[in-house]
Amino acid sequence: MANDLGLTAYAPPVRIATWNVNSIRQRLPRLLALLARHELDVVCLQETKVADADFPIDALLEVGYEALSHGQGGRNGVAIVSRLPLDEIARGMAGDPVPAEARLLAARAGDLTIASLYAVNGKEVGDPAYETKLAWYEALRDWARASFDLAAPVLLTGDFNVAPDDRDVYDPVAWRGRNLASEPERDRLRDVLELGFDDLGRRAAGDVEGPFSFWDYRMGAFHRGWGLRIDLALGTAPVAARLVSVDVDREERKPTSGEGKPSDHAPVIVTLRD
DNA sequence: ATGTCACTTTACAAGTGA
Repeated sequence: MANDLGLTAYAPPVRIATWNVNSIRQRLPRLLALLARHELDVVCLQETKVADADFPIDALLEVGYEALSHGQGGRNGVAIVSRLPLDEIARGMAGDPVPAEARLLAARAGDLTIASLYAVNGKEVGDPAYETKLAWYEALRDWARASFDLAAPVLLTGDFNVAPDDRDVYDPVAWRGRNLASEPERDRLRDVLELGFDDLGRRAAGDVEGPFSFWDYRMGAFHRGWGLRIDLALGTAPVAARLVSVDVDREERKPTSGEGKPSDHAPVIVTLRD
């Protein structure tokens, strides 16, 4: 989108991806290939598993992207990579029950406010970590309500570690009540949506199964189709109004489709009209 | 429910988390 001067600095981002990379160190070659393959404007990353000083900012700069990292050594960690200038808005959130864990980063890119988030996994229903997950979601709701003008273009994207409903699980009967699909966590996610967000992946797909974005490494889950849709993009009304498509790059989940091994998550790509 | 992967540690194997 060029203006009269032929400049593109104010063009809004139109191709935005979210990807749980399960270690940026292991996945950097695949990330670079992904940026080029889809001509992405912005990518939100989760489970980078590096401290900020070890984030590969130079390798990204070389291919025309700047990056913000909110990381910690070894675990968790989120980042935003963009070929538009980024203005940092938030690093972590008030009221986080696990403030030492790097799970949330928000920035402005063009006219869009974008958050990269990595929800608490919860381990299993009944585990103390599950209660932490519910509390984390309540903090997310309160933070989002306090932080954003929900009439403005805002996109919350990342690994939510919740499959919103039974269409988002390969075997709803087997998964009923289990962590990632249980009703209390679905209720907490719904509370976030009810602030004024739309689940763009569901809106784009309609009333069908999936499309899944995560397959466990074990048991040949990808090959067997044992997937979940837990990587989400939640947009306010101005974003939803610009929605063109939401696509899962399933090729990226295959061992053969790039350098090194795949993440257990596939990238989810949101395309907007400019 | 767990057939893998990535990380860490006082490191050449085992535990943790997902």
